[in-house]
Amino acid sequence: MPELPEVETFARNLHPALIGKTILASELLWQRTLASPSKKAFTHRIKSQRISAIGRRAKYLVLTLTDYVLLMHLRMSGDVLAVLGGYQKGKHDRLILHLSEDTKLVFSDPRKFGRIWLVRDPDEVLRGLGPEPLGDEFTAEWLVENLHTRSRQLKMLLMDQSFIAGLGNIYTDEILHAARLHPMTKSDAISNLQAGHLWQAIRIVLEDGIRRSGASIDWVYRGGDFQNHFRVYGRSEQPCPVCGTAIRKITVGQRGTHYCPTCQPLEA
DNA sequence: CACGAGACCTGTTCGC
DNA sequence: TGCGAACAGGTCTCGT
Repeated sequence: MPELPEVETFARNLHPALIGKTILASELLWQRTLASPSKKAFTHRIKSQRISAIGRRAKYLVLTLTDYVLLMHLRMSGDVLAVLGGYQKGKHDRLILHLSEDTKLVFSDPRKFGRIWLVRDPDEVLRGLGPEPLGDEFTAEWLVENLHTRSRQLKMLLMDQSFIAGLGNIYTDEILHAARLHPMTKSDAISNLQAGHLWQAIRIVLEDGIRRSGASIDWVYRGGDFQNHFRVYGRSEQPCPVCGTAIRKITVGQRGTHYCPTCQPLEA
């Protein structure tokens, strides 16, 4: 479910309810949700840890504790909520952390794809991720150079977390439409000018997503408004807002892919 | 190296 | 109305 803007929204929203609180106990309700360490070590280590910061790296939520870092990846259907006061367990709750001041941090995940790590060094998990698309490291020059070091379909490359970290299926489709590039364009076939447009589109679309608190679709994520501003995602057969051509849906890298055949032609 | 298929999972929606 | 198929925001691993 969540891509960079949704996870960023989670981090911002959870901040006030969690900062400074202490973890008193943990309840792991689905074993596989805990990627590392063992349940026994996790239960022992997390106890008495104080939450000093909450942030985001790529699609990971990063909670800095006294001696450890707690990483959460929501994958397709994960949800995290901070509850003050009484709490009625939900059907899909996978991990509940009982905090001080009668607060609970609940990780809920219907599809059970989400994962949680408790580590000394977050790099154990985050190593291998590409640059943050909204960070200083990610420049237009960097993008131009690196697009040309391989020959991949643009959509697949943008979704490769080791290339750029944080883009998923929705934002990639929106970005490629904004950049007027066909999703199957080979990365080494695009011009410097096109790469510049792509760089701008990445920044603009992600910032727009964050400003609108992410996109809410189906029953999973709620609270965002970006779904009302999609230009191509989920709009197959509907008119392109730029030129009126019917949006087409194809499969690229086994993912549903939406694009405008007029605005995003595949150049030979 | 690049890409497709299959796994991991459950819930919702679509088509007959 | 009912029921199976298809599909869903992600990532990993294996085979070609």
